Amino acid sequence: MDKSLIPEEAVKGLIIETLKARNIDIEDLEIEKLLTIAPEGKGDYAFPCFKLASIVKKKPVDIAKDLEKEILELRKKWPIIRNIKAENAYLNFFIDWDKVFRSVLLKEKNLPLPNLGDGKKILVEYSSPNANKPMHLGHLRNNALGESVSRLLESIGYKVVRTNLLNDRGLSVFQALLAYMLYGNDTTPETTGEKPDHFVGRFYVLYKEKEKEQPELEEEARKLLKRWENNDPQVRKLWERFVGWALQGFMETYEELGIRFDRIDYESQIYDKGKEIVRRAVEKGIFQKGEEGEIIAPLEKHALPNKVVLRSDETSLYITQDIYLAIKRYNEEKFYKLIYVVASEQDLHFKQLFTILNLLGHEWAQRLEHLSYGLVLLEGGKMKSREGRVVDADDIIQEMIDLALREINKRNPELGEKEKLERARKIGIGALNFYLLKFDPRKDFLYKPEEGISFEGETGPYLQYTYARLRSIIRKSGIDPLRIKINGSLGGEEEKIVKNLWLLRKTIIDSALRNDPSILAHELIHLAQLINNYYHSTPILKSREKEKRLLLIYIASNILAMAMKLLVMETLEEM
RNA sequence: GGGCCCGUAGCCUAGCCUGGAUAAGGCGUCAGGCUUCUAACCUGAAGAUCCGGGGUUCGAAUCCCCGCGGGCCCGCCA
Repeated sequence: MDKSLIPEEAVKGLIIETLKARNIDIEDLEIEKLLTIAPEGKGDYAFPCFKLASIVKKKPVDIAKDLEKEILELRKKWPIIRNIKAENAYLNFFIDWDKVFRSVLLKEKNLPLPNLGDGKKILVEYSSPNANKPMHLGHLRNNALGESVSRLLESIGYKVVRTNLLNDRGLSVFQALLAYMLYGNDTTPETTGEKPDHFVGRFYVLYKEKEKEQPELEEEARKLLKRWENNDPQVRKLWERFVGWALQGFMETYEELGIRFDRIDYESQIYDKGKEIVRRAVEKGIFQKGEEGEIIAPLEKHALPNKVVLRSDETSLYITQDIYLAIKRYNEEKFYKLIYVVASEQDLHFKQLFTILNLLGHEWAQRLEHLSYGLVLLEGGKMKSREGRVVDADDIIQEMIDLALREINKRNPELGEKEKLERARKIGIGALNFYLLKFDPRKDFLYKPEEGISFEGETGPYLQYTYARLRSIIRKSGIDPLRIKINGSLGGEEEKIVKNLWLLRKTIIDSALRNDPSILAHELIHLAQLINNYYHSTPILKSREKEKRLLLIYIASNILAMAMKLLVMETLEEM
C-alpha cells in the first residue's frame, strides 16, 4: 500500500523531513515512539517537543511554535495531512479522514492489516487439560486467551500452529481408571448418556471419595500406573479407551467454543524421553549430580533457584519432559516462536525451563514466551479441583447460553426454536469469551457465580448488538453497499468514526505483539460506543446522504466483525 | 527467609512497558429518552487521598527506594 496514505507514516515522514531541513538529528524510530494520539478536539496525532528541547536548547513551547511554519510549508507533499497546529509544547496533526476512508478503507471494504509475520511459524500451546476430569473455568480463560492470541497473530501474517498438550498419564488418570475398573460395571458414556469427559470425571470423584475410606486404593492406582508403564496390554487397552473418552469430551467443548487444534502432544508418549538429554548435559558439565544422585541444573548464576531435572531414582520430572518436548517441537516444526499459555503460578517453572534450554545451547530458546495469566479465583480463594472447588466449564457455557436464551425469549418470542438456539449460542459464548478476555491477562480475577456474566455495558453482546444494528439498517435500505458510488464528503462525526476504525489497526498489532487481547477488547468497546452514538443521533435511511452513510456503516460493520472474530466471538445479523 | 505479580470513584476495570496537555470506561445511584433505521441502546448528573511515605525530573498514576495490604511461587508435584 502507498505509504503516504497511511496517517502514521505520513505524519512521521513529514516530521522527519522538517527536522532534516533544520539539521536536527533524531532517529526515525524515536519519532515513532514519541508520536501519540492527541486528546479529543486538539487534533489526531500529536508530536511532543520536550525531547527536542535538550537537542536544540530552546523551550519546548517555542520549538513547537517555531516548527509550525516550516511544517505547514512541507505539508503539501502529504495530502492526507489536513493541517498542523502548535499548541503548548505539541505539534498537533489533523488528518483528512475522508481521504483515508476513500482511498484506503473503501478499496479494501475492511481494515488493511500489515503482514508483519511474513508467514513465520508460531506455536501456541494452550488449553492442556488433564484427562481425568472435565475442564473448568480456568481452562476457559486459557482457551480464550490461546485462541485469541492465535487469531491475532494470524491477522498480522504469522502462521500459527495451535498446540495442545494432553496430560493423559498422570497418577490421577489412573486413579480415575481404577475407580472405573472397580465400579464401572462396563458402562460407557454411550450407555449412560453422559458427556464422555464428565463420565471420566465422575470416576475420578468416585475414586477420591472411596480413597478416604480405603487409603490402600492409592497404592492400587500406583500399581496400575506401573502396569501401564510396563506395557501391560490389558491396562493399555482399557486406558486408551478411557483417555479417548476424555479427549472426545474436550473436543466437543472446543467445538462449542469455536476452537480447534493443529497439533496435540500426548504426555504418555514423551514423559520418559528427556533422560538422554539430561545425561548428555551432565557429561558436558552443564548439569550436576546432587547428594542423593539427583540431577540438578545450576541456575544461581542466572538469579534463579537451582532446579532438579531428574529424580535420584532416575525417573523423569515435569521439567524433564518439558525440556524434551520443546526440543522435539523445534526439531519438528522449526518454529520462529513458541508461546506457552499457562497460569502465573508457573512463572518460575518457565523462567527455569527457558534458562535451561539456553544453557543447553539452543538459540531458539530466546524466542520462547510464557503468556502468564492470573488465576481465576472463587470467593474464598483459589479453585482446587481436589476439594471440588471448581466451576465446570461446560456448566458455565450452558449457563451462558441459557441466560442468552431467556433474553431472546423476552425480546423475540416469535422466533423459531432453532433460530433462538443458534442466537443464544453465539451470544452466550460471545459474552463469555469477551468477559474472559477483557481483563489484563496478568490479573487474577474473582468469579462470582451468583452475579454471573452480564449482557449489558462493556460486554460481548454490546458489540454484537452494535453489529446487528448496522446490518439491520443496511438490510432495510434494500441497497447493495458494494454498488454505491460515493459522492460528497463525510461529516465530522463520520470522520471521527473513520479515525477510530483506523486506530484499531495499531491496536490489533499491539494486542498481537504483546499477547494481550484485552487491549483490543477495550478499544473495540470504545469504537462501538461511538457507532451507537452515531446511528442514534444521525438518521441514515431518511437522509439525503443515505448512500454515503450506508457505505460507512457497511465498512464499519465489516471491521467490527473482523475484530470480534479476533476475540473469539461470532456475529449475528439480528439480535 | 527469598522471588514474581497486583493495589486507580460504592463495585469492576483502562491508562503504567515507552513520564507530558482536563486521570478514561462499565456496573450501581439519580434525572431524562421507545407512534421515527431493534431500549442487549442513547443523553445528562453526582462520584477519585491514583494504597502510604520518600526520591529522580522542568513535569510522576506512570521510573527508583522503603513500607502496608492481597495473590502466586521457591531442588526430586504437575
